[in-house]
Amino acid sequence: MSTITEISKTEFEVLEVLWQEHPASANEIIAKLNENKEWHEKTVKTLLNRMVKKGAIGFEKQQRTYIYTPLLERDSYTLKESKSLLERMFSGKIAPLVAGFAKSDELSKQDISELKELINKWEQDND
Amino acid sequence: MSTITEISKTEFEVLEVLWQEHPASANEIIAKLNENKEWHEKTVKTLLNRMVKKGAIGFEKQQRTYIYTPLLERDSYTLKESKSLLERMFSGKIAPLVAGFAKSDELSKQDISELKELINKWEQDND
DNA sequence: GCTTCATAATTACAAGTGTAATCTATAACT
DNA sequence: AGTTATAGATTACACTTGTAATTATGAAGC
Repeated sequence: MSTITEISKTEFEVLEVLWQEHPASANEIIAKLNENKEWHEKTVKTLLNRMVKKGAIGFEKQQRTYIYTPLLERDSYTLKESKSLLERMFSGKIAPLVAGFAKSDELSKQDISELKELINKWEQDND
Repeated sequence: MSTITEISKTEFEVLEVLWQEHPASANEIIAKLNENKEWHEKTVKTLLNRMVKKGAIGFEKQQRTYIYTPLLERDSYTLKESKSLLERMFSGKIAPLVAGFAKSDELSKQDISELKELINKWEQDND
């Protein structure tokens, strides 16, 4: 079930709350979304509709209302997008991206220690 | 001159050859682009035009033809895009992105050593 | 000077996006 | 049973994008 699905940025935001908790009704999703910023109900409904058509989410009828579920894994989607960006702007390499952050002082001590941790783990696994 | 400019993916590809070598005429750009894949001349011209309007590139008249130059720095543009992606999908943190690559075996020994190198450098600079 | 050729400018056009409003069908209330 | 509120479906609409074709304009050759 490889991801053929293209998701727009706003669609992604909606999907995000579904990933956090699903299944969920449109109203639940709308409420969750509105905790952060203003979302018009109609807009969210449209987005849900489009994502259903795209096959990014599915639903089950619960009386009159629909209960939605993501059909797309968050991890595989974000990985695909990350790879796409790396491919397009950094010849597919991760280091130049990180270097860009370092160069413009966007890295915190915490970021660095998290990265070190990851590297340690990687080295343990790949030996 | 902060980057207000939105560049599409194809526009970016065109800009890429301009970053490699500028100033350059439309024909030079088209030739360069065609080394990789087929680009229709008209398409490239349209893209150049749009980018001029967006203020992403500028030009100087050389007789009848235009000689284009990027008005956007590659580094700042890629940094902006990278940050945007991190913000949208990883709460702005770099580690989760790298973790995604690690988890799906997308990291090579070389990637790791480049990362380690970056970290070393960062630690020397930030102390 | 007139014709031709090459550039850039303008126009085209369908698909996707962001952002809703309107329509329709059904459940709920009186 | 009739009316109302509501959920999803359909329609709207301007803007962007990918991908060109058409037009206009000015330089170059005859």
